[in-house]
Amino acid sequence: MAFKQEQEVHNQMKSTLPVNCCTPLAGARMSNEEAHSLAALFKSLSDLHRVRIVNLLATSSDPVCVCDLTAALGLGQPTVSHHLKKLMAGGLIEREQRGTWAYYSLRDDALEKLAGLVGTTRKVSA
Amino acid sequence: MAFKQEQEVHNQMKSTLPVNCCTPLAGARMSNEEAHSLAALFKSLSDLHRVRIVNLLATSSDPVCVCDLTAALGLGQPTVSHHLKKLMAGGLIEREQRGTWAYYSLRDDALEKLAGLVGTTRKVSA
DNA sequence: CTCTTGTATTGACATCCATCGATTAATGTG
DNA sequence: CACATTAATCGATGGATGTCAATACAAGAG
Repeated sequence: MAFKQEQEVHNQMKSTLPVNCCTPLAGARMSNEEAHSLAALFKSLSDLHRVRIVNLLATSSDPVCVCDLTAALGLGQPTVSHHLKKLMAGGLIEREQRGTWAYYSLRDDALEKLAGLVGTTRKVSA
Repeated sequence: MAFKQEQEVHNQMKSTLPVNCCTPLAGARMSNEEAHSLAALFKSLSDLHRVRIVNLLATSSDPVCVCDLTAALGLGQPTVSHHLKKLMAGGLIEREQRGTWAYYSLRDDALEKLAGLVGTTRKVSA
């Protein structure tokens, strides 16, 4: 299903996700709203365990279920769900239900977009 | 002066700055320490005003003094100093003293390194 | 339907953080 | 030296955040 990504974010329109927020950091002057969204995106990665989750998902070929994450991170299950929710809100990961289990994976365009929000213009200083 | 960058960070060794922390997010599995440093780097950009500061410095050809930043951001002077300290700790900006004034500028390699910590593949959009 | 298992949500709590006022330090000037 | 100006630090405070225990929800199995 090609359009599934559009619906994976449920409540939130794809265009309002922080990962799709604005012009690059080094590009034109940003508005307050753009800066706020970009800050929210960075905030979703501002936690040790969330970075580890993204790294785990990025280096894993298949989606990973919550139970595996709790074991890998050494955290309680509610805490892991909390972090996953933050990453979902940032638009970085997606969720897939398989029976009783919930499998998470990195959105394939997430890291590209994130990198694009930072670097791009390659302003080689003055 | 070519070696000035090495000393601009005073107390902190260049290699310990979050911006020089680790392998890319999508690369190999990260250690706890690497993830911690990378999270600290993102945390330094997880605030609306700090994103605006970086954007201001990135789009400005010359260093900017604190007094200009307080005016641009609409924040008190102690608060701006607080944010600048966080960005310094992340290794993203550098400080230069000119008389009574303190001028800040983006480290020329900061955004490149930041993008490198995220993307790897360097795919220029789809 | 009942029971079990996995996940999400709620509530509480301790800690962290952004902000400002007041003060101190640094740099010049007369 | 005293004085003025700019920036950094200190202390306090209100709000945000990560964590877990307890609970509620979801999806099968019997």
